[in-house]
Amino acid sequence: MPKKDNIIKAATHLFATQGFDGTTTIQISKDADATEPLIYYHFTGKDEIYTSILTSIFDDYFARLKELQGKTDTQFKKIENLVRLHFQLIAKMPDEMSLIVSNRPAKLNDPGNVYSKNTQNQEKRLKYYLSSCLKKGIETGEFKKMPVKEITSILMMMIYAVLRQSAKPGRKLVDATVEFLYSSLVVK
Amino acid sequence: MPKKDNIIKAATHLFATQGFDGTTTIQISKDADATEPLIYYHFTGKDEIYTSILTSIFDDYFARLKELQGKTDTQFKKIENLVRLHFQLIAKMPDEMSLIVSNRPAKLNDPGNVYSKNTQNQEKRLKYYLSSCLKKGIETGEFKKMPVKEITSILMMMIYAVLRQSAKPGRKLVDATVEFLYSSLVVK
Amino acid sequence: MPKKDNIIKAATHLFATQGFDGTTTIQISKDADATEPLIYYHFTGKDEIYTSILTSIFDDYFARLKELQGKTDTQFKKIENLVRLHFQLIAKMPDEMSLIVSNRPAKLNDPGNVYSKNTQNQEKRLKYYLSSCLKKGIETGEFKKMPVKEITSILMMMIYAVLRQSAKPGRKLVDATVEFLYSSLVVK
Amino acid sequence: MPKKDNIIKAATHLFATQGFDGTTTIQISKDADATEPLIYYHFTGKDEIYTSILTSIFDDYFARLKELQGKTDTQFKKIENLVRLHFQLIAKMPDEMSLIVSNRPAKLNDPGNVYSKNTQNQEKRLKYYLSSCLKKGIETGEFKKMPVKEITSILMMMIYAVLRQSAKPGRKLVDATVEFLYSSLVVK
DNA sequence: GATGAATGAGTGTTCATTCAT
DNA sequence: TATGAATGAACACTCATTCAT
Repeated sequence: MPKKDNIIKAATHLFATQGFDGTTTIQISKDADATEPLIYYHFTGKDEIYTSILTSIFDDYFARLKELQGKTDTQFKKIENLVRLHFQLIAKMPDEMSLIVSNRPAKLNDPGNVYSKNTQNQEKRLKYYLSSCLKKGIETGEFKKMPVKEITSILMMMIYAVLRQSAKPGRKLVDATVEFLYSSLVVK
Repeated sequence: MPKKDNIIKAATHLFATQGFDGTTTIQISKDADATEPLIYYHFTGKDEIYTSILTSIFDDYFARLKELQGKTDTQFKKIENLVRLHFQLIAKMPDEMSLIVSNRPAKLNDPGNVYSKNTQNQEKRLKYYLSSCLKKGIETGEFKKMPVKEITSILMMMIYAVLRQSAKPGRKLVDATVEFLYSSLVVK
Repeated sequence: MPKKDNIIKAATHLFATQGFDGTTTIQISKDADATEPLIYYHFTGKDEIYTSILTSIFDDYFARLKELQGKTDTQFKKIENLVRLHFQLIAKMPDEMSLIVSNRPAKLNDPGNVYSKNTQNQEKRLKYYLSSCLKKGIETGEFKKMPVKEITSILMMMIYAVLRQSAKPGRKLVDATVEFLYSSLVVK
Repeated sequence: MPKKDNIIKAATHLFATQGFDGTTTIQISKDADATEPLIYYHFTGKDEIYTSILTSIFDDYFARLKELQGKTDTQFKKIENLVRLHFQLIAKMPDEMSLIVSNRPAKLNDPGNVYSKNTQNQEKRLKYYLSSCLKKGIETGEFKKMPVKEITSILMMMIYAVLRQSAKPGRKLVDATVEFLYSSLVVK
């Protein structure tokens, strides 16, 4: 395996578990079975490792969101799909998802940055996806009447909460969550 | 105001916004209008500032949880109280609450530590509080039949999600959240 | 006991065992059951503690040397007296003697300093005492013919070696040393 | 010359003249024409510079002692060799020898340490070498009757005194010392 | 691609010392 | 005498980064 991949893997894990500031370039190089200068051959610096990792995570994440949007379904099914997707994501790639929801490094946290933009983008997309579903569902009578803006916020909070889960969620928890949402949203 | 309090305040804010590793002792001293050595007069080191801050936050937090447990109410009202408390807490002391739910510094993260214990303690108390309410509510017919363990997890996820909220939540969001839970839990 | 004496005692012991640079003012104050500022009430600084301690040790030491010089005896007995005196001194006040022969702190080691002068003074006095004895002894036939300058150096080396002894010397060692010198110096 | 050697040389000299605690890493780096971090590239810290220097000095020193033990000679000649060796050593490498006999830094002075062990080793070897010579010499009638243990101590004191000599000893002093020992030990 | 050696800028921490009381 | 609070200057050490090969 090319060492560049080693570096990315090691850095991803370290950033996820120790944070950006808590991770040193020596640690990365050691965990990647490489030397420090090699890092600087492949990346311009520690910042760029972080940036490039986050960018590719977001790209992947956005692609999966897009897939969901293409499907036609009942509005609740669409929301269910979104929730299940996030449960799957933390099960499959916990480091990556942990990075997506963790705080940005202080020094890189000015707005206008790639991850800042991506984070806002993520929020916008989720908000759009959820509020669209809710609005349509309410219109068609599938959902109860409810304040769309607030319920969107609540659902987003839950999505983020799912991503912050450290232990792998069991199937029972996933199903219970879906059921829970069903009782809150859907007209019986 | 005694400078020790300045230091605590400054450190709390910096740790909350930049993380432990992203915060330097110089920054703390400057923000506290003090010199660096003074930090070391009042604390044994950066670690202890963090530890002592977290300990006192947890103490305060646990005291508030205890208060709630004393009250007699319907089971849903008890859960509502818990949720509203957390909304109030992030509104009143966002830095402190942010610290409670943020990742522990890598170097201090071995189990057996004060915050490790406190964090586990917090989880245990919330779990106990919530599952007690749920069980009783189901028994008395106040709540629908539901898997207690999973619903407890979901509610805890929501509590944590509330604490991670960065913007002050509006009254409408709080009420909507309570309403949302009501529809999921309570028999109509 | 007045705390000033405590400070002196503690400082003497610490300087002797850890050196000047290896001893901190907090250590001194703690061992003396005093606070740091009190040190600065009694002394102008760490340097002066050292200086004053060394000065008083040297004063005491020189007084004892002077006593010896007053006595009339055979030349060997005078040398024997000198050797025995030094054995007694390290037995009685090891910290003080250790300080006399230990290296001076780097920062205070310019010539012209009190201890520099005292150290040179000590050397001069010992040299004078010993070479006088040797010369007279050779003249009177009590001692063998020998190069006075070199034997003086050797005897001084031995005196200093005695002072550097860390363990308390037994009576047998003292007597053996005297006997040893006797065979080297005295005509049989 | 590789800079690591520079560092070792500079540190050896500074430790010998100013002591461990009186020497700063900046001083070492400046004297070695290097930067401070380079010290930490080659050594794990100030402690290890000291440790590694002392270890290699002791290794060299023990090797020379071993050489002496191989030679066959009269017992006095063997003792003479030992004394002359030490005179040569301080002439050739005064810093190194000064370090061997100087006090260990307070913080590294617990028993079980490398230098602690080496120092004890040195003492044991010298004691063994000298007392062997003395015993044999007394048995064969080469030496006068004398208490072996005490005379060994005295000779060791002299050896250490030689090593503590700061000025280069002249040939006359060396010869006088040998002569001095001869009169004390050997039967005429 | 890959590395051993090297560095400027900073980090947490300690030191001797002072101030106000 | 005595001290709690405070500080300027320095210290050991680390960090991200670069250079020469």
